[in-house]
Amino acid sequence: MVKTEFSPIADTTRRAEIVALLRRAILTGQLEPGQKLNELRISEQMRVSRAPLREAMRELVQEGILTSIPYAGTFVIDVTAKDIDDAYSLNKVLDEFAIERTWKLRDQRFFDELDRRHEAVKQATRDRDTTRQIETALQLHGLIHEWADNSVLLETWQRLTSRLQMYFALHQQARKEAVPAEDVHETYVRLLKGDDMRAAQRHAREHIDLDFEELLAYARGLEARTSKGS
Amino acid sequence: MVKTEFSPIADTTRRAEIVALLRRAILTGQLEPGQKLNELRISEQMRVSRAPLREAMRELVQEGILTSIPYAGTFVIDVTAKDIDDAYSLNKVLDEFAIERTWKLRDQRFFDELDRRHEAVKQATRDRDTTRQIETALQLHGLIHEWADNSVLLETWQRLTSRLQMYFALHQQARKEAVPAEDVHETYVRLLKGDDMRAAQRHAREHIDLDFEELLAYARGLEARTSKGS
DNA sequence: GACAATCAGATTGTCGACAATCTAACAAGG
DNA sequence: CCTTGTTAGATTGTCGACAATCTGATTGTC
Repeated sequence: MVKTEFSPIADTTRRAEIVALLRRAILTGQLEPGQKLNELRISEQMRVSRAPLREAMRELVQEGILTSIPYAGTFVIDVTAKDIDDAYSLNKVLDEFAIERTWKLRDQRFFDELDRRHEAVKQATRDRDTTRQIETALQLHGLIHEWADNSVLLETWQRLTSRLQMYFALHQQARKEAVPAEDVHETYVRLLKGDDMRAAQRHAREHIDLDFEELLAYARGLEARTSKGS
Repeated sequence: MVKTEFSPIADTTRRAEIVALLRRAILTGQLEPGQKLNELRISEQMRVSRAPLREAMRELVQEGILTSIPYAGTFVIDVTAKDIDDAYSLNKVLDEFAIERTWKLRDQRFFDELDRRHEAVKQATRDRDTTRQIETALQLHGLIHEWADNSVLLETWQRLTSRLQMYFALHQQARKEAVPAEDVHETYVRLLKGDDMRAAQRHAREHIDLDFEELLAYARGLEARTSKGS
């Protein structure tokens, strides 16, 4: 018997497509934090009735990137410096856990996939495609969570990822240009291939620190501005 | 001026009430794992149309206690031994993190609340109310996550809690009687009040180990039985 | 008897319309 | 001027009906 692999069939419901569309719009910063989603307007734009749209919104609310107030509306979540800090500190813990769980499960397929994703980041960097750069970098970091063979960890990571992607997208969007030219993931990948687990864990913490410091500074700046305006 | 505190107003939408009803039914084991939820039947029983019911179901799917297959139906999640093990090992990491974050924030209000929740567990134990015993025990353990002042951690813990509660309820339901008579949380509470953070973290890991070992054995038994039946 | 095509029933997905609620503007009264 | 009551418009929440899809039984064919 021939052994073939099939990829999952395409999403068949409108709801699923709407979820994908909305999520993309939010994570790329197309929809701004705090912005209200008008059901009638969106449903008309998408040529869809409000029922599947509302169901899609419920999903994204539970996913943590929308928030809903009964009879008032559904809004894109606000991004505070504290949110970023919270997500960041939890992320450190999860990364450490993921590396520990993944460590013994590493094999050639893991290393190949690691290289593949690393290459994707470098490609996006060469293309000066900031949105894709964020996306691929998060996918690179997600590999240890996918490989850790812990469904709950993976779910948690994916929830965190949504927000991180949103935060980074906003940041990039704000400072326009300025794409990091050099390869900041080189050491990370090398350590994951090596023999020193502790070193890999330590680097994950410190490396991520750098990315977030900048992000936090940006968010704090945003808040100072808005509180001044109110 | 008199300073009064008001609690948030009651949920006003049917959807929210449906979510609460369904969640309770699932977490108490009233709805069994794998069971299909028939929309028409449930909506008639609740005297509600399918729209808010479906929205409620979408929320619970994202919450991780229901799973949906397009055009096939929505089902209560299956509980495998691996799921429990995954949740358990992540829970250890989160507990450790929560204790670390909470440690410096402990004050008299924290200790009071700790005692209050501890007392609630003891009361439920005296009443031989197993369902409530599970609920209160999880609330006791949840305090460190609420106090840690990290919204993402709290969310993650709450998602985990849903499943844990379901698992424990199934377990309790299976073995009927046999409520632990002695107070297994005494040491936990004492250590959280003490000065040795490491000791508290260590105990959280080991103490939870005990609870889970039994649960895992039960789940493995279940799986052996079902695989034999197929 | 084995297998594919067809069909009926049940269930989920989607739609358009109506009901409940909120918001903001305006009027009335102190 | 400030507060309170009213009202119109817009928006969200809910409903009942229809369309799309799945499942299992039935039929026909080899």
